[in-house]
Amino acid sequence: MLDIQLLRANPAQVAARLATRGVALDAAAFEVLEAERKTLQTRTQELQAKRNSLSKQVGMLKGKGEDASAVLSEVAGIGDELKANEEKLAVLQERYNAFVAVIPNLPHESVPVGRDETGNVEILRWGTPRSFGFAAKDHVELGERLGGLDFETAVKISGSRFSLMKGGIARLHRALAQFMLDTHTGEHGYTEVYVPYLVNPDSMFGTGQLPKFEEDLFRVPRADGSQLYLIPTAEVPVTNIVRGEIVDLAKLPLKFVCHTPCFRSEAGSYGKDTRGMIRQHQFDKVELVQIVHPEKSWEALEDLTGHAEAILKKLELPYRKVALCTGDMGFSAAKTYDLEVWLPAQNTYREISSCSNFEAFQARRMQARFRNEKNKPELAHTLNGSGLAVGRTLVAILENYQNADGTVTLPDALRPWLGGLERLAPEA
RNA sequence: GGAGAAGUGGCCGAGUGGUCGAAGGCACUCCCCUGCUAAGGGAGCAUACGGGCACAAACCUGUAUCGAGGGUUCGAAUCCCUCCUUCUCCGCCA
Repeated sequence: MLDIQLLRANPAQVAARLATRGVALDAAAFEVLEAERKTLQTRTQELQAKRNSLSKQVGMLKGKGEDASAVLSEVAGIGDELKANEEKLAVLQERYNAFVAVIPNLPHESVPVGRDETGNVEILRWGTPRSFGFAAKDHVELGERLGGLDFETAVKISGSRFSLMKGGIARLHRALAQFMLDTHTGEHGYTEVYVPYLVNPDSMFGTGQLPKFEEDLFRVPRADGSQLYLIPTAEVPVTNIVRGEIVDLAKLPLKFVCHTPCFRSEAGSYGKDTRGMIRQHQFDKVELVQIVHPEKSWEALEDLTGHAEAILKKLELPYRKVALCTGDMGFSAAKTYDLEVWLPAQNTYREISSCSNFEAFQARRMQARFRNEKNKPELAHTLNGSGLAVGRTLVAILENYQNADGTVTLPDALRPWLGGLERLAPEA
């Protein structure tokens, strides 16, 4: 959520910055709403103050055993107007909140301005895409030949956009997640957490998935009429660890790493990436989350992105780092770096990690605070990034490490997690 | 799933209709005192939002908040209803 003070003080300026994201803020409509709110709230509070002080008088008179009927009849006179005002204010407040809740974060000044992904700016490339002496196969073909990727059976069990892994590929998938977790806990100072995969609406609101993006989520209705949602990323449960909390200054930064499945309905992406494991309803991801002092969040974004890059480097997968432009960033982000891994079969770089600083946007929605140097509660800054998407990492390894005979040599860095497995080959 | 008990500020804890946003204690901050010692004295110390206010801080003032939501009342931490959570016992179960 944006700082409401900023929006009140400078609606035009906020609108201009949002316009760079392609979002039209109706500043005029907001100002009408704001004016209405101000009048109504002031009036309501006046009436409440009057009622409170008169009621206090009643108490004092009765305490002394005196007659309070004059005061009682005076207070009775404001009852109707007060009630009407309170009801109107509640309705207005709801409209007001709904208006503010769907406004995305303001882009940081360093974010390149652009309409869509074509406006993104490449920051660096690492590694050199390998040249194959043969026609490189894609992961679907490789996986099916190896007998470890079975999309047909997944379709039978669940439907399209699900996958089923077996044998060495399933083992590789598990090893990747373990390798990432162990690297981030052992080398980057993160604390491993295990979290619920179903979360309540408040948590989804806190990180910004609700109210605007419900159609991207899997919703689970319950018998009592309430609902839970399957997490689209570990960011949701992990960041919400600090929802409504006031953390001691000395505890910052909080750094969590978490491996979970992620569930996305992928509404509106029909026909996109339908082949293979690139875009699934369910995929595993190792997520990095940091809760930091506001003065440290930009430094933390660079660190966190570096932690995700370290995984790609250890796996020796060529990648590039891209700064997303204003028009391509997610709802809650102030700035985002995408890491894109080289996929030889597609002859292109594909997103494998997204690292963002949300500044106080999420913290304000979830009232995640810390006690600052003056001992006062202050909103923290939150960040997260994939470190990495496990399924896409698996795809990248299959494709980049494939041999002419269709076998796949596994990266050295993964050996300790593979129980002696060095190569994927078709089962006899 | 059944029976019972309970949810109050950073923490502990008092408060069963009226100057209660809430005693007291701990922790914390500042000041004083003390030649050392987890000693003593004083003051301050919840959050959100609004108004004063034209930007910020400070300050003053108001409103709301005692698990959440609704209700009764001139007035609710206190009474009523619904829900949530925790604890104890029973049942069931990875």
